Amino acid sequence: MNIQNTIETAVKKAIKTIYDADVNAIEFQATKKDFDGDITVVIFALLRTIKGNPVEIGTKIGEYLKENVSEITDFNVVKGFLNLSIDDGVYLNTFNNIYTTEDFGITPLNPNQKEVMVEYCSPNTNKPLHLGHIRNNLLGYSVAEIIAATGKKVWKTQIINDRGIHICKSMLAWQRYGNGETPESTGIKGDKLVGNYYVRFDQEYKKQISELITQGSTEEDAKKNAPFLLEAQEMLRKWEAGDEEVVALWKMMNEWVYAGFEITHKELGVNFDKNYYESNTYLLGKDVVAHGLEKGVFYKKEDGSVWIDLTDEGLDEKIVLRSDGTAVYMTQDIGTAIERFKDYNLESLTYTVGNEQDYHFKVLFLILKKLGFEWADNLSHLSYGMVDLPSGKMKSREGTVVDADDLMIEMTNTAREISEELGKLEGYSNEEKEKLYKTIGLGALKYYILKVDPKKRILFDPKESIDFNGNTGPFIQYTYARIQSILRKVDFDIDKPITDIKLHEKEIELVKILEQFPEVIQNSAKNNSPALIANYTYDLVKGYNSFYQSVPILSCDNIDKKVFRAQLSMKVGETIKIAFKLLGIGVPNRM
RNA sequence: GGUCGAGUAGCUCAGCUGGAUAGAGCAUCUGCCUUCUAAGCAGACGGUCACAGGUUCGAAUCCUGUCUCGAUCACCA
Repeated sequence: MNIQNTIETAVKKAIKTIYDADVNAIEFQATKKDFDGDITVVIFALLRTIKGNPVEIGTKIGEYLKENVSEITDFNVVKGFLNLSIDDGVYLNTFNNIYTTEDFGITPLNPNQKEVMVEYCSPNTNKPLHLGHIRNNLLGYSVAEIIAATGKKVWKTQIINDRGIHICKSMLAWQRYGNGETPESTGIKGDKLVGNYYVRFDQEYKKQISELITQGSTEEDAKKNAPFLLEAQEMLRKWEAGDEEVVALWKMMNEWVYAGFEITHKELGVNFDKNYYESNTYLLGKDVVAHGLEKGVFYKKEDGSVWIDLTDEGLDEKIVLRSDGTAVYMTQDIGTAIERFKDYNLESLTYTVGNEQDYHFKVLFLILKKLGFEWADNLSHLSYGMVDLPSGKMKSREGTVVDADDLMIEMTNTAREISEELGKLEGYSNEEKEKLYKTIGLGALKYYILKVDPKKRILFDPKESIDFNGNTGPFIQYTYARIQSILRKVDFDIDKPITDIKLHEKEIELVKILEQFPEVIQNSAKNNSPALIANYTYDLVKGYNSFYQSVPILSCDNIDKKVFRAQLSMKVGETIKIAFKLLGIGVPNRM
């Protein structure tokens, strides 16, 4: 039984004894720093059941608690707040529990639990990954890890958008201007090479448009009738018809892209358990639509297109099948969702997709619900804001994107420069150093992105984002490294339980923060927000650094205090490590 | 125009189901390396929580309206 429950019971008893009244719940909060005490009972909240002066009520309850609860050593009342001081022994107890529980806060995998799927990344195969994908990948991966930490089996998945007009554009440009170039022959990463031809397509396409306009076309017509686009559309038709030559080209170029993505994902430290390919799923969902049409969920217009009317829900009408009978995006997503619940024993499914698709997912979930799938209530859209640059939006066709690979290299280089300047790495081999620079550089990038609420847009300034001070990944990593340094020097029995010392306020502070970790993980999973864990970790590190500067650890004369402080350090280190693992960030033993 | 999201210090961001004097970092200034890693710590400066009403003992937080920014409302994906 934790201390808060003990107090809650006692407060209820006090109220019963003094006022002969029953209260459902007692409201607690941590005592603000400027006041004496550890935990605060909000007396204002009781005024609904007990009439009277809050200060008087607080004092009476306080006196009762001091008298009857051994853990409460003192109290004071400020306005409607009853501040209680708690005996150090309680904190030592709490800490000993935390200390002896391995991986506290992490629920072990429960085999009886249903499974969860998290989709993220979901790239197009016509261009390399960029900064926006980085946010997506980091969020999706981290949320998957966090959910797994609550005891659920998680399947990480992505749907690869490997077909459609966009990839045909790259194919066409390569066919025309490529001269048989391959990643091997050029040394260019596969996704980059294909991306280059996508850009090339656009250049030629634009040229043709302006030519048509000078010949008297309207801009609209020119865009529709530019020969290059018509050719791309023709290529798509051939692909859908299974034309051997086109399919072979498509396969070859997609393989290049996959190999490139693989490298980027590996560098970024994310992975997938299962890939879905749009080329396999784009026909799914049509039969479901037919079925829904019979059930009256959908209706058919005169031209043969199929729609759903969501005006009752405050939304619009939405098309689910074209008049020529082909699938739209929505059709595929309906089919794919159903497929996934067939493939796995899923409890829920989370889509990590940018907030420009909020409406789409709202409609998708609603349709699935109307179709009668009970799991539709467990679908969620992990929606996140766009990543903008100081110069504005990223436009791949205009070359203003921040490339994922380049950015990671840049971050690593900055980490190298700063580390070399500080020169603390004697005895490290070059290989070890390079690995460390990557850990720090990527730690900075990942933390920078994950610490902000997913809903919010991020303004990414490449220059200013590479910061290693303050609320940053490297700052937390640095604290971890310092803790490891202390632990290397421990030459006493660190497992000895300490039960009877006077605690420093910074130590109490730390125990209080540590205690919250399991709850933070749960909240983080519930809200699909790694930011909660990131900011918690920062608070923990702030608390630790403050403690670290306030009291001697290894050089402390009192052996019990020394042991306790080493234990605290160790647990803080473990907590950082676990928290960062959930964020997909590594921690170095030295830096 | 409808819908959704955001608006907190000069900048970047925290602030859980309403609680005390709204918190960090960066930037600017002041101290602290002869104890364990100074990528650190302690402190100063900096706020009309977009605006206006409402709900109540009490509002950055809940409700209503307004403003600004973003997204979205395609037989695109």
